[in-house]
Amino acid sequence: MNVDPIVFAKVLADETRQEIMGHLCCVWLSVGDVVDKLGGKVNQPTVSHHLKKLEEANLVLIRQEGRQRFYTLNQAQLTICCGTLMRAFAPNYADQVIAIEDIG
Amino acid sequence: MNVDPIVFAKVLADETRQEIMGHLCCVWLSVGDVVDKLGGKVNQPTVSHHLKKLEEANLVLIRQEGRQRFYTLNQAQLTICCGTLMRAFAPNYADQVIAIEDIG
DNA sequence: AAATTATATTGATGTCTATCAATATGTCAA
DNA sequence: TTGACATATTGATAGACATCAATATAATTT
Repeated sequence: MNVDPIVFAKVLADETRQEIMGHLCCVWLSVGDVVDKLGGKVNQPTVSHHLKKLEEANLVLIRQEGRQRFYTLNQAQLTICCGTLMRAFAPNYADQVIAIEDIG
Repeated sequence: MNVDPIVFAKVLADETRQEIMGHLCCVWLSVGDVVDKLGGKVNQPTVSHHLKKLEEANLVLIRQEGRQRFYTLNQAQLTICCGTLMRAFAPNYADQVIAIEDIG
């Protein structure tokens, strides 16, 4: 899938989006759930916008259920992207890290 | 040092800056050297601007020599930041990665 | 000291994007 | 089919930031 470090970094480079990612870590949430978790910080269209960005970067898994869409973090993809960054910008240390993309 | 994932991601989220990081990986270069490596893509003040951003994120090591300043990528810091991302957003995989901050 | 070289800073400008209000689309219930 | 609910899309706006030209600072040389 997509492992472009620029795309990856741009998606990460927003506070609200990282907050959403935190809430989606190890958990499936609907869009409305995410809106609630953010407690009025932003409203629904903004959350949808961020989820779309995450989807385009393949950083979320999606499951449709009735009229709701459930999202969770795609940890495997995130691991791959971090591995790409490591090999590009920290090759002296990357060798000492388990070949991450071989795990998932 | 600074391991704020937002700061880290924002610094990475620029194409020119990642290009500069690539040139500074495993190599010490002066500001003028970096300008040359970019082959006219941007000019010197812009390079200085990017290097300052990298410095603020502790992502470069700096050595002054005469009137030149030499920069190289801080691979240890980059490794730590990737580790922080992994623990925050891919905890299911982070355990399978060597405790990175214990290396350097 | 004056000139030259290397890098940093400042101010202006254009582009990108996060955000919102409003609306559209899609799905289920009655 | 109509209404209600969940999410997505659109258009507008404001703030952030990459870039440049011009200038300042700092270090070396003559």
